[in-house]
Amino acid sequence: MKKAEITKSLIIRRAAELFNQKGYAGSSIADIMQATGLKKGGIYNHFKNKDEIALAAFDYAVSLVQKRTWHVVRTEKTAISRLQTLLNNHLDYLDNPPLPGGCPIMNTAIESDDAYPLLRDRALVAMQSWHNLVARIISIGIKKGELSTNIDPEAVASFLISTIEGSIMLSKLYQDDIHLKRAIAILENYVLSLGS
Amino acid sequence: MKKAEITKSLIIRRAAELFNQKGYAGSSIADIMQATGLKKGGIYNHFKNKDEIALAAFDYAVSLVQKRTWHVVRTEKTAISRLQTLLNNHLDYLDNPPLPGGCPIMNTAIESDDAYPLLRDRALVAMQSWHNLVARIISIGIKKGELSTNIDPEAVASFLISTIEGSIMLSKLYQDDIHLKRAIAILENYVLSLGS
DNA sequence: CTCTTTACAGACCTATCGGTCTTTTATTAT
DNA sequence: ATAATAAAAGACCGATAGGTCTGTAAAGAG
Repeated sequence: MKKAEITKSLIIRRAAELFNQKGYAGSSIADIMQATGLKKGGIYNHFKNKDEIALAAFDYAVSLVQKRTWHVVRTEKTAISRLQTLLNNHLDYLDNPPLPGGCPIMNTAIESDDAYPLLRDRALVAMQSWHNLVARIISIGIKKGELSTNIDPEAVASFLISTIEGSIMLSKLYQDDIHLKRAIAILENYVLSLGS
Repeated sequence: MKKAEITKSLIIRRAAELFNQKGYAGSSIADIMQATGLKKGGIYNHFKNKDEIALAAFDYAVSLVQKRTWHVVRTEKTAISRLQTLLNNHLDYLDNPPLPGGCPIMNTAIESDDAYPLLRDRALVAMQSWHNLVARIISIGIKKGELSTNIDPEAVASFLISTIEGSIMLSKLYQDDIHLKRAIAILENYVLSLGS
């Protein structure tokens, strides 16, 4: 790995943490300089502007959360155990987050949706990818006869993701993971009720 | 109503819209000047700094959403109908929002929780108020024998609010209210299942 | 109607913003 | 080891940030 790549990836990692906690508009180049120990020349040698840093940082943040999610799903074989593992996976989000500051997809969605179209598009793609994963788990479960035939995979995926994201937000706001735990507990019962 | 009050309330209303769409860090005094038609002197005659505008705007935004919520709850008499009306109330959130830009409590929670302690505190108080309302509806329902005795009002409140907020975020991101509709539909069945 | 008070305009200030460019330092291939 | 190359420093730039202050115009009280 050449020097340039090492430095660039350092900038991306530090910027991702900054942006995920203080937002894009709330983080300045000076903040990134401080977080990386680099000066302006060192930053702009790798990125042509702040937007480019923001996009790279978001993609990196998404890759972190997706890595966890996909790993967790691959290790399980039935639809219900996959969904359960997916839920349990999110219980770590507060003690052991992939990135400080909560879910980057939600954070970026909230900040960008009325103001930064490029970021919004990326957040949308990331969310669709997650949504598709959940819906596919359910579809396969139905085909295999593990899940009831009268459930709508898309609807259940929307529901599960909404509750997970909402409860992460609540727990971050309260600084108390009880909200996440409660919501996940109820979702676990719900997932069990999907069995055929 | 004196001139000063009229102008101040105009600033608050316009600022609330701006902040709810572009965020606090993403909105400048120049934006507020443009949105109100006032110049700097006109703004700073009523507020001593941007933070004060932000807090007043947030309080106003919360009052808008609370007004709806409380009204809706007062008109219903049983726990289940209250919860159902509360859910249905949120279906309007996209077509007919109290404020453009989604739920101000969630937006502010996401933006402020790692960076703006004053705003975070207000968002927390607003969220607690909502949470208490839902939990109280459920507690009263249990006491009256309308709801099953083995449900935890706090947990159900966390769950309902998480799902509502998460699905508002999803529908805003997708610019498609289907996610909100799906989540609310599932929550309605869930609420019915709470009956004793 | 007049006079006092209040609201607002707009010039001005400093700090910081994102971004550029030249110079110096470090890395890498030969 | 040296020459060519790439990376980083840091001075510099115009624009914009939040905020102040004084002059002027409008509003409200008598």
